[in-house]
Amino acid sequence: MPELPEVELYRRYVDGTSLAQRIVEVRTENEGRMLPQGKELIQNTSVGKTFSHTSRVGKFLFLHLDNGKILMWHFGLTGAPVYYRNAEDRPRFERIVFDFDNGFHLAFNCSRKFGRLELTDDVEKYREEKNLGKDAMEITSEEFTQPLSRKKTMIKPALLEQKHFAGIGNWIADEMLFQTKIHPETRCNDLSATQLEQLFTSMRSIIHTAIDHESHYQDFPNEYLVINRKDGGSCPDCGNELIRIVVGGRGTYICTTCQVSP
DNA sequence: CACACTGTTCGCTC
DNA sequence: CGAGCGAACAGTGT
Repeated sequence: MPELPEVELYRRYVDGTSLAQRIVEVRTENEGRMLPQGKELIQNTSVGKTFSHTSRVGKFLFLHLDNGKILMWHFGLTGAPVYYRNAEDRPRFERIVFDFDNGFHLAFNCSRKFGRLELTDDVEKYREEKNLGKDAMEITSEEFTQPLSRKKTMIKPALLEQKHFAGIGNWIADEMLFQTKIHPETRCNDLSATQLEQLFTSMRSIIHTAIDHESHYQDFPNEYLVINRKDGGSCPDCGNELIRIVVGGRGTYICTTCQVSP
């Protein structure tokens, strides 16, 4: 689920629910590899502290503790934060839980356990360690087009790399390529400067749209691929059938008429 | 039972 | 050594 817009919505959710409450306990259950640094470190650092604010780079969410330490949450494919009070509201796949002194809980819900929670003390340092680019909504058109223009790989997997700019995932990449009528297997260095500019513009517009609609895809504009791409769906532009192919190992929806194979 | 899944990382090859 | 690529991770949903 979570790409840049979803994680931004998660950030706002945590911001609106979980700041300035004393953490009294951190519990885990079936957390698998979600805490690669070990749970004791997270517990020892968090208990007795509060979350003071949040920040985000791409799909990485940072919860800042009031002692300067930072908890990085990455949601993988199926993660989400859930704030609740009563046991009956406990999410089904709660793996890591922060108990607050007011009786509420902030859970890291994650069915597939691809999510990660790590301790760091500096966002910029973390970005460098993880070879993570700047946030896709913070970059200039030049910072977007320049690294792409030299690559020889197919454009779709290039958009999914997080090192040049961070936050694009599978559905946004498909949507960008559909809206600019570029086939996902086109080599980056075969794209014109105009096409790269169009990709940048559509990326910003798609992310804005997703956040404005709280990532509720059904509410997106009718001309979006994401609301038409069900089996046997038809292209909102030309009416021909949309098909699913695999590009770079990822399921990919295209209109074979609008997005001409290179 | 078969297959798909909106993410990342590892290991292999060139 | 870096880029490219496929598999692996682990589980739910259809």
